[in-house]
Amino acid sequence: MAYPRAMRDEVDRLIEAWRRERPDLDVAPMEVLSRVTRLARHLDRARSHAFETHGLESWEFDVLAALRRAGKPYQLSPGRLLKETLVTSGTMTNRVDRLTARGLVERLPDPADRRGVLVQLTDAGRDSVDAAMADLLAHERTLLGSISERDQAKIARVLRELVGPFDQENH
Amino acid sequence: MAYPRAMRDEVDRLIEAWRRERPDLDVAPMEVLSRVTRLARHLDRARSHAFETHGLESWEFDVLAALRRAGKPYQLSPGRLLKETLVTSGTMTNRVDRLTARGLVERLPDPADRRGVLVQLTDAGRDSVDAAMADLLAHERTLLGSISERDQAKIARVLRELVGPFDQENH
DNA sequence: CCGAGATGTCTTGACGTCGAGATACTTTAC
DNA sequence: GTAAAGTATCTCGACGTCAAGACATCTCGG
Repeated sequence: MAYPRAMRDEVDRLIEAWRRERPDLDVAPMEVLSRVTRLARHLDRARSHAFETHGLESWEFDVLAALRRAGKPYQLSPGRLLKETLVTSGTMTNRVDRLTARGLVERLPDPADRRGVLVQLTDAGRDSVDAAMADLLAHERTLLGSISERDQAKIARVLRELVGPFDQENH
Repeated sequence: MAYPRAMRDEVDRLIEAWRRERPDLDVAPMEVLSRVTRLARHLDRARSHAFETHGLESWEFDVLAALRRAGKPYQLSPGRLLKETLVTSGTMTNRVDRLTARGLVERLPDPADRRGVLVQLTDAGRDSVDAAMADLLAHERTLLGSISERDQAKIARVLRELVGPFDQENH
């Protein structure tokens, strides 16, 4: 488990510190899970940076991307949107307000339910999210450049297995 | 790449939607990176849940754990703490205030620098973080139960390679 | 049909974080 | 030795999120 200095990362240092302080604990899980957490944090920042070029915040992309994925006519209810983006209803109201003010989405009455609303992507919103998505994927491809396709497939498979129990428990 | 229904996860659905809507894009990076992001979100929630038992919030654990890892006498400056926990100085002031109010840490003047302060773990703080850490690791071990040690080591190695560039860039 | 409970959205107030600036002290260069 | 630049911490106002609850509308059993 010894790596040359240049190959050690923050998590190696973290684990080493815990082993020194709590030699009684088995800290092996951190080798995988702390790295997942840490990588996710870095990816978040990289994402924000990629979106900056397109004048989008991460949260804006999240909402626009959900609408874009839905396909024509790019409409979803706020309720559906908050399931997709994992935020609460108050937050979604606020987000839709601001996206509307920016002209990226519009609110339409739901013809089938008078309580309901449909949030629809505008042309500008679609253009924004399409450009940002292409850019994001390009960045991500670069990041993964050093990992063989075989390894990527393997990692994906193991991660799927790890996520499985979670995805199932909420429904 | 076809999996039985029960084996598909949210990311498979996500990717499928993008492929349908943007067949021109190569969405392969999402197989790994979206799963990392998603798993991290789940881990965060699981962490919060594990800490609840010990009356700790995630942010509290983060600060206490940094002090615990430092080893006796469990002291770090606010400046060092904010590097460890990746928050801003205003946030750290606020956190230390609240941890002090709860009796988990105390603020001492730094004898070597009169601008400085040392944040020190109290006995209660140490007990809390030790118990929470043991519990966290137990949960994480369960989570990883279905993954062979060999695979865990492989994943850890690849993740280290992915995190590498990020850890280096800030310093 | 009618009323009770479910559902969809928005409102409101509290809270944690950020970021810029203020203050006090230390270090460096001359 | 002193002035200028650097460093450590805290203060303060703005902002996004959450959680609880208000309100309108829908659904379904009787």
